[in-house]
Amino acid sequence: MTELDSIVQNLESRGHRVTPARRAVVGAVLGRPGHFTVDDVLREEPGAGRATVFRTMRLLCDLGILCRVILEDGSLHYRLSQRGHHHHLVCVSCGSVRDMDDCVVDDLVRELSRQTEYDIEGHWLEFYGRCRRCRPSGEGQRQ
Amino acid sequence: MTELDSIVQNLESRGHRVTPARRAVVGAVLGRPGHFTVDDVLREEPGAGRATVFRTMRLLCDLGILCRVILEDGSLHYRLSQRGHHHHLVCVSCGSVRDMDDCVVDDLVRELSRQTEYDIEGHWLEFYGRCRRCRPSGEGQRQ
DNA sequence: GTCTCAGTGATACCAGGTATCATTAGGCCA
DNA sequence: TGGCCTAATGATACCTGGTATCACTGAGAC
Repeated sequence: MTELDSIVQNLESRGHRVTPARRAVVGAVLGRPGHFTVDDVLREEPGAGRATVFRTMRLLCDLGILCRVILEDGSLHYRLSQRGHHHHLVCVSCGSVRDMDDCVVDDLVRELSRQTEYDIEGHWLEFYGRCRRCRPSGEGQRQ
Repeated sequence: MTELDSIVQNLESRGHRVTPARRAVVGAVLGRPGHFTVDDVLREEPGAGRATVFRTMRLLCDLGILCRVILEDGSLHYRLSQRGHHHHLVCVSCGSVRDMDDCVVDDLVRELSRQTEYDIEGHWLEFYGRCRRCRPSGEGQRQ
């Protein structure tokens, strides 16, 4: 089964209709290795309406098929998501995004919760840097 | 010396002029305990032009007098900043914001950098929860 | 006093996103 | 198969948050 088929099945199993527009958006999304904006998808599928692409992207986010990535400049991008809650490591040079498997801040949240007496319900975390291919060799870590 | 005077001095010492519009924006900002939007300031100072308020807020951010806070819904707010790099713990119920003194993710960044071979240059982190006053008593932590 | 230029504010504009609504079409049922 | 219901579509207007432009103003240096 192709990835497209599996997403289509996911949509159907949750009671959403599978239409040509949705297939087109999913196809465009699957053809992109890194992160992308709604406009990228719109350019690739000029036939689809703006509102439809926005709606479909939001739906795919809600279903956990896509996830949002906020870049260092604050701009909102999307990318295919394999898991539930996770964090991103974004290469500011080539734009590649790496998922981090575990929720790396769980321990931190527990400790903070104890210290501050806050009931911590959520967090937002992104890391920015340069991947192995893009980092200047021999240079140390800066953060 | 009042807080307003100290900010005014900060502006002057960095070669920026101190104008009535800037005094008004700083005054409006100082009168707000939590986080606020540009629109909040605009409502409080209807005499000041939109562009001027945006410019002044950006200037205050650049100078480290204000800092940006992204809330859970993705909306951009501002708040007074006492320090350089730090993170926020935002109460989703009453809107109060608590700074975290140290860069709590330093260890995490070092470990991630080692694991992933990324040269990590920056990160974005916010926590959301309920402060002691707002958390339902007796209820456990949900994250 | 005057001169310079940073700052102002009105305005137009832009980008990204949502709301509305008539129309289309997927898919269920008789 | 046809009819029907309603989710989805797409054109469009609109909203929100922010920037660019530009003529004008006034702070402050001399």
